[in-house]
Amino acid sequence: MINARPAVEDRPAVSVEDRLADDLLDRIFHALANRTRRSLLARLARGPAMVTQLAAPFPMSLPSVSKHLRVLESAGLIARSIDGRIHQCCLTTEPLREVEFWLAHYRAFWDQRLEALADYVESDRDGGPMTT
Amino acid sequence: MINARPAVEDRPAVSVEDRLADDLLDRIFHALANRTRRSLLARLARGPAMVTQLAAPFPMSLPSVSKHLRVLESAGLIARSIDGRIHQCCLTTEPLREVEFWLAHYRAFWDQRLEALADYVESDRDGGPMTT
DNA sequence: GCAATATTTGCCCATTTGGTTTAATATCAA
DNA sequence: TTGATATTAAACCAAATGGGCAAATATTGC
Repeated sequence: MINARPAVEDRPAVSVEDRLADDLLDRIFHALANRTRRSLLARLARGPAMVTQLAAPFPMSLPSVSKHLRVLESAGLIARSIDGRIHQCCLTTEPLREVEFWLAHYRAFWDQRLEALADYVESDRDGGPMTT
Repeated sequence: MINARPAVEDRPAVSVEDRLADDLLDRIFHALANRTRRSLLARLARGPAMVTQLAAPFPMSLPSVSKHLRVLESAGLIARSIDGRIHQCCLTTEPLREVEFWLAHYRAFWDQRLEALADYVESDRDGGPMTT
């Protein structure tokens, strides 16, 4: 074939809003893709805490935890209120809702897919459906 | 500064199951933390496709897309069935359910938080429940 | 003022990531 | 067989990540 791949112009246009949403999802998912940070969120789900308190259970230096907190903060997953030397951190609800919203896109697929799977199991038994 | 931080033994024990779940969540969230990969998932939500088809809309080389697909696959987000030269990819439902499950942990916090906010707004109790 | 506390910043390092290009492999089709 | 197609593998590179440590910056309290 002459054109194995479509030209760049043929790609779907991406709106500014989409790009902003993508940036946010990038930051949110990246922030969640680390168990230390997820652990910090789990701790904060039990209530606000200052940085030193948050860092205490982790076998790493304070600056490292501080950096993790900044990643969480820049993803909007936590907020901090500074009172003197004390930085009090607390969970924020909005970004996790963002994730929920993103997931909702696929929930429709799941349901449809489970139905299709049920159909498939009954109809086609000869060829292996999917080699893992 | 005798014991500024608790000893390693004081940290909560982490079970093997937890570590496996953490590994999986690491892979899932990392896989989702890239817009190209999310875009691939969005495409696959509309139905299975072969690698070349999947790569076509993206302004990057085929090997790059191939790598992205492998990341998605190793996170269990997609599965592939190989038929001759054709690798057919399709969405998998399980990992997104895993994310849902993880999110459910925090949903309780949201509700409690929204309830607290509602209480705060409606009634005249003194003192906000949680500093933002 | 001075020391202790809470936190961040800067620099260093090894590893990973996300992309490239150029083979290599496997399959289909003429 | 020969050549095109579908896909991965290998080697490479720049940039980001996650960790360390030492120093800087505020702030608190004596």
